[in-house]
Amino acid sequence: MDEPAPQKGTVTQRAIERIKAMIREGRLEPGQRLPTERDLAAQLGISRSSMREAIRALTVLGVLEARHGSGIYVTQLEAGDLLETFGVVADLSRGQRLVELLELRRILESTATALAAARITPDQLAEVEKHLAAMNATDDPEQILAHDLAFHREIAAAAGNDTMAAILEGLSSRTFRARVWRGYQEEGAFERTRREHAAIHRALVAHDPEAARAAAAAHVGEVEEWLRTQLP
Amino acid sequence: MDEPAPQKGTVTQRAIERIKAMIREGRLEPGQRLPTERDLAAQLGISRSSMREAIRALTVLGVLEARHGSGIYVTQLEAGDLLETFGVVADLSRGQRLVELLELRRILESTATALAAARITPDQLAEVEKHLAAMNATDDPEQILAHDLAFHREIAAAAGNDTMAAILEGLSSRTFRARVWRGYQEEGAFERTRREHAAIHRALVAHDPEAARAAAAAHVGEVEEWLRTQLP
DNA sequence: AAGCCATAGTGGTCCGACCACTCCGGTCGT
DNA sequence: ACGACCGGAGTGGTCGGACCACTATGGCTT
Repeated sequence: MDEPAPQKGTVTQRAIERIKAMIREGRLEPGQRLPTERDLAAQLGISRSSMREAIRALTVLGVLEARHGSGIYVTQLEAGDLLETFGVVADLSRGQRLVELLELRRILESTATALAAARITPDQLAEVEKHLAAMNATDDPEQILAHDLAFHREIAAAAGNDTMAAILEGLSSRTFRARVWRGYQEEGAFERTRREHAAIHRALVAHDPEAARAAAAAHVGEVEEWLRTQLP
Repeated sequence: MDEPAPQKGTVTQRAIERIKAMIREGRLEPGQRLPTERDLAAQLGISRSSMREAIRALTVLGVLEARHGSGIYVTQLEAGDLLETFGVVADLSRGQRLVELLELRRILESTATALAAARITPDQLAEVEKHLAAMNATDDPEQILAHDLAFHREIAAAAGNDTMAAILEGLSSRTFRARVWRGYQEEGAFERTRREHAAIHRALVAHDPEAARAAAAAHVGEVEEWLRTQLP
């Protein structure tokens, strides 16, 4: 007789796959509440400890969300939820991979900015301009960084591809930018950054995708080139 | 007196951050072996159960690797290790997000193919041609899919950006492609796919980046357009 | 010298207990 | 009748200990 459990890998790994399969097959909908840890463990015939490890793993992946005292829920499974872990890559990368990440950002940011130039609405454009103005109105590096992030975030949102926006978000996480830009901006790059942002803005106003693509690529490319010179 | 533990979030979450910080600060090098679960738990003053959840979380993120009976090790922290979770996004996505993922792949694949056209070496080109020939020499859909994947994988590798290659790998995972392409190829798209692959190959041989970019974008775009028509 | 094997050490699993928090329904006061 | 309060039941979070499965090492046998 064939045993009911072929048993490959750890029980926790199997539990992770089981839950992912349930979601993939639609047996668990976004936002839905799961059975309790105790019940889930009993259903899969494993201990609560192992089930907790599986749940924790899916939690850090942005698939599940545990609410203390309430229950475990499936997230909305939106791009932002699932790609939050992308920031981990950016945070743990050093040396050559930082250049690769900036190259990736240059490709995506230029495309997103081009798409935004074609699609952006007056309301979205106003939001972009708000952060552009705030960025130019202060000398506090913290404020500048915050509005700089928001500036590009609004543009990415206007591009209409949530997945791309979520990845760009990860590639622009505070810790990532702080590490790379700290040195860059110390070299008096504020003025250049300001001009580049103005160029991007002009392209958006003109609804000129090609100009927007070029401006965004040049903007990120400047940092990318600088970073290359900083490597051994 | 200020207590030694401000205590924000769960102890497991704090343990995860602590370990990530150790890696970020270089106190843990790639490939290095960590203390035992028991020792780590004692160092951070938490139970072994909680520490195990933290380790499991970092394991699924591709940061750590647990070897039964041997110990816990930091991975090489290469793009492939850290971006393996990207496949989860592709696997759990449905509907509109599948289109967004294909749009993302079109952007990255076209850029990677353009870069490859400029940089590819004779050896790499021979590898690409091997899979191209194998793909055209069989009727087994499984074989075709496998060589199709390898064809694009070799091109992405020749582009020289491991991060981009790792993401493309996630966007082309077997389950993802199987889900999308099942219907697509049923519509007699084999011949069209064959011609598109030939066009990409010609551009690589000619070391013509612009032609390569266009051919790759058209190749992925075909599937993308088909998928759009399949949505409600 | 080569191979084998007992053993210590490690991660993997399970159990049971208790704590912290959320939620809901009943109770009390107004 | 209404609202604020409060208690308990249920849930995830944490802990400690026990045992199992596997690996690696060093001494022992051949």
